[in-house]
Amino acid sequence: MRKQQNHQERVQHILRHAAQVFRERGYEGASIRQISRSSGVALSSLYYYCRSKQELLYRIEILAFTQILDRLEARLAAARDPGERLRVLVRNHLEYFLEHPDQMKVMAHEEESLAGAYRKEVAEIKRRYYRKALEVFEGLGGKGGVRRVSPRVAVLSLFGMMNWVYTWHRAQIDPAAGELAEMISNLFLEGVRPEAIPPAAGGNGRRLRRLAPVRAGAARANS
Amino acid sequence: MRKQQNHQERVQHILRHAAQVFRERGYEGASIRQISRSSGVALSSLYYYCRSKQELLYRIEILAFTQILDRLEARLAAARDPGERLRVLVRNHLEYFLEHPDQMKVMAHEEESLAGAYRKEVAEIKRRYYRKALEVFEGLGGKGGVRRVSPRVAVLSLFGMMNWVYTWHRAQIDPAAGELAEMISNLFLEGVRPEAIPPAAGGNGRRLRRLAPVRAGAARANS
DNA sequence: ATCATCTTGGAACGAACGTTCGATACAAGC
DNA sequence: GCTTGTATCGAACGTTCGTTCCAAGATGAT
Repeated sequence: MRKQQNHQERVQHILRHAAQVFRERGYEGASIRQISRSSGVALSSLYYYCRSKQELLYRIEILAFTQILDRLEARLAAARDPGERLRVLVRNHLEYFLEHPDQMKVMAHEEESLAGAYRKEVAEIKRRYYRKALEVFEGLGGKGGVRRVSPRVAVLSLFGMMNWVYTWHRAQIDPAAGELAEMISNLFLEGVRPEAIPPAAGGNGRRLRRLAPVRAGAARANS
Repeated sequence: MRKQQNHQERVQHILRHAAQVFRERGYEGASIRQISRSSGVALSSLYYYCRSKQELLYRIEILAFTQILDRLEARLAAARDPGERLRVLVRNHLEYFLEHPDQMKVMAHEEESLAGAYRKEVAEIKRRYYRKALEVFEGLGGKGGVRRVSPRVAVLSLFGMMNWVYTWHRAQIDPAAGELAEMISNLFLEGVRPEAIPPAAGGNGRRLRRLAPVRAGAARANS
């Protein structure tokens, strides 16, 4: 049917502009009238396509999370190596985020703006995404916590790094998605300390610093 | 003067409750009337102490950033070792955040809710904080970029990990500030890979994985 | 007792909000 | 040519918003 296709396209058009307005003013700060003006769709017509302002936000979030999850699973299916799988996760997340900056901010910023059933459903798909990430993380190695960091904290910190990007990324001066994903993956996997790459052998790469044990934990240092 | 002290106390009382309401409903979603109800201060009295809703948010943010920065500088003055200085930064941030969850969310979440001069001033103190962190980071080692991650991306990712905490931290199940700070510091410094701790010298710590060059950048891999 | 400083409840302001309504316009099916 | 269903619109509804004003107490210093 032609009708149905047009309908879908119209909805997408509205959702895109709604996401833009939500990004600019926040969900509560945005008004349906601004969305109407931005999209060129009359105020009352918006309610022909959408039950409420809440539903607009809900559909934006569900759509975005569905797309990001689908793409992730397709890409993960082709990656075996645990480290590569982690990199795939990060790259997938950042690519989607930088391609869809409006949706990105909405996903990361408007967690609590939904209520009731809408909120529950979005929380559920977010949870699925989180579990997928946990799975990828646990493929990395040491059962139960890698290196003194609990899996939960590690994965949520990784999401922190990725989701925070929307607050600072400027296309003109910052790396694009691919390079940024490499940086953040490296940071997450190897940390920031230059000494961690062993300089061939026994070399004192000047300024050799002790690692300040601080907490024994599951260290198993130089076994 | 007794009066002046009372005045200050009253303002603090109002700001605390305002921060709480802002956390619960967001700046735009919160109303002055709710702040009045929550604080027990009459609607009209709020305007005796504060020029506008914007000023409430402004004072909350300035106060919080000032406190966090003051505490940081005091603690940094006593720390020499670069790694320890980084740990101090993280611990200071997370301690303040978990002690003041309301202000924490406001600081991290309401970046764009201010306008004009208020916004500029808050942006400036945030920038000071960022520069301090950059300074601490650059004390860590290799001049200009540690390990394939630009200083800017590294520091902003660290802030990402720390600032994201407000979205997931549950006091009952998650580590308290000190332990959490240790985890995130370790993650940032050494990463998550168990192999990253160099096994003495030239060792092939089984499962030695290539690092997937992908992009030359400033790699200087095992030179 | 007097005065200035706080503090209140209540009423009001214009503006903006999310949402609804009823009326059109137009295409396809009979 | 009339009906039916989809799409679109301007106008309006009732509510809440941030903010202001005011008259009347309360409080503490002189």
